[in-house]
Amino acid sequence: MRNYDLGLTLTSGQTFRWVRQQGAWEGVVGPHWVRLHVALEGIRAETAVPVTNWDWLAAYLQSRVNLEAVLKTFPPDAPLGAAVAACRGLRLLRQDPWECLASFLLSSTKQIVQIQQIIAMLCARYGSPVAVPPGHEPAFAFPCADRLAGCEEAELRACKMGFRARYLRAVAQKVTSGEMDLRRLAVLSMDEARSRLMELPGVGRKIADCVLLFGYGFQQAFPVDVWVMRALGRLYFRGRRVTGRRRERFVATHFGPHAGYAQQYLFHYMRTRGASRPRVAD
DNA sequence: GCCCAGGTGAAGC
DNA sequence: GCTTCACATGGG
Repeated sequence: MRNYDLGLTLTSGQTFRWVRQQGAWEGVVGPHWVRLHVALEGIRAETAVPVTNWDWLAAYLQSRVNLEAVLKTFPPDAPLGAAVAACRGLRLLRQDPWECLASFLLSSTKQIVQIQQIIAMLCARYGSPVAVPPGHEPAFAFPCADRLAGCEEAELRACKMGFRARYLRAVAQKVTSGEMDLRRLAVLSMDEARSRLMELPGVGRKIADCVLLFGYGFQQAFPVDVWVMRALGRLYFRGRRVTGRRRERFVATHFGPHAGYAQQYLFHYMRTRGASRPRVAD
């Protein structure tokens, strides 16, 4: 697969469970432990148990997406061009909606490293073990909603998630009870699906947009966190903050049909480039 | 000690 | 609509 930077994609803050081990990437996708190697001909995958149908992995990695075609839809502006040049081969994944929702519930005002730690602890304590190669350390699936719904808030807090524990527990209970049907969101319009997600406690616009983009593949979802806020302000609005209707209109019209991809490029560009530079006024 | 992190909800204008 | 604050926890 050309034009796929696996390491960049797996560490770009859309997923939190991949670990680099001896030049490869190890993680769990659904019920499968996977080790991914970057090879000349593309990405090579190993599992612990034999697999005949690899569709689930291709779907997760979005490896059949024609990235060049996506990039061609971007507006030809300088900031986005610089971001694309700096992040060649950055892709969007398609993740399980429940794992995505739960993960981003835990993401608020946390650094990516800390989100990774919280989720690792949560999976080790409450996820079902999955098959791993002989002698390999144990690996776990992401805990299902039922399991987390049955946890006490204090048990979740013990995973270092702080005030987010109450939200995670409440959302897990709504998913378990069927009050929130995550599968049904896939057939709604993006705006309807977002409204439903935002009814959940602890889920605002930003987290909802992450789930719409990373979990459901709504290409126009455009999560705005502190970094993307900075990118928009500094790169497109002459250093001024943009909020509300104005921002909404801009991101909905300026970045085209794959605005979500543009967002991911700006996010990563800002997070890596911006940090090494003295901070200017937001 | 300080400020910040892939935010949200409540309260106050 | 907007601003401010609390909410846990850890990194720099």
